[in-house]
Amino acid sequence: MRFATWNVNSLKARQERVEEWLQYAEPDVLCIQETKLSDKTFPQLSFGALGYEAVHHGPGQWNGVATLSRVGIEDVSSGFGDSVLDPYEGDARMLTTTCGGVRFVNVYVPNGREVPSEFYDRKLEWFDCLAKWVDANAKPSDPLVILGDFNVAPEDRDLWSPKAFKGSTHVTPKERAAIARLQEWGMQDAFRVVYPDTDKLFSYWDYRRGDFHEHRGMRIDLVLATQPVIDRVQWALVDRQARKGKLPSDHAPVVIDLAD
DNA sequence: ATGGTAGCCCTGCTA
Repeated sequence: MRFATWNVNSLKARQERVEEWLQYAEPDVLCIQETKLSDKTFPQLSFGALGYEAVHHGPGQWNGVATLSRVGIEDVSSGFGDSVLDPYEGDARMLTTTCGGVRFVNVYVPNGREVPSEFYDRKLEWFDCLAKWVDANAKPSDPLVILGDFNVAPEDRDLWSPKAFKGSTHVTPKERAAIARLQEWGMQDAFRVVYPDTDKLFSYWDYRRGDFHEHRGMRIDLVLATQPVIDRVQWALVDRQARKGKLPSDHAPVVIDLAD
């Protein structure tokens, strides 16, 4: 089974490239973030024509998440549930599905904007809700994957320049502790299972200053998986090709291959 | 040197 996560920065602007990518990368499951679409304008039929079932959760204009699968989509839910007050209430940042026997939690973690700020505080609260949701809804022995745009670089080696990010979001100890908390619960960074010692493998590059071509990026698109999934990991890659050419997203897809 | 770009639907906001 091949699955992937990709922040497309507007599915409307990226539809052609996403369809092209599906055809050459052939993922069984694709988790998309930042569709910037409403459920009504989500192009269900276009993906159906390519052999993918799809579910979408989004208000339009901002954020929005979608999961595409050609190995079935079951047990669909969005957000943390009715009993939880979402710190980013109104946004669509989490979509949970079961595809091909694996539970996928597709997340678009809030950006946080600035440290300190009210948005940063609510980003940390959002992470707290996620950790509590995972604990209440899954066990470390379940085949579970939490993947998406985490808007956190787990370590300094996931940054082109730690100095350049001093004092900004994505790198603070509190954000990194939120990732560590999920790892302590029983999840591992699947990308690091394949690349334990390789630094500067980025998944995001700012559009500005020619950052992509100057290799100034960050690894903020993550795949966290429980042991039953980790045991099946065969290969992982960032498809940098998808960040090149005409009208790219500022993120590249992160792809994981599992043994069947 | 507090910059720069892209996408929203708008002339500023979000990333």
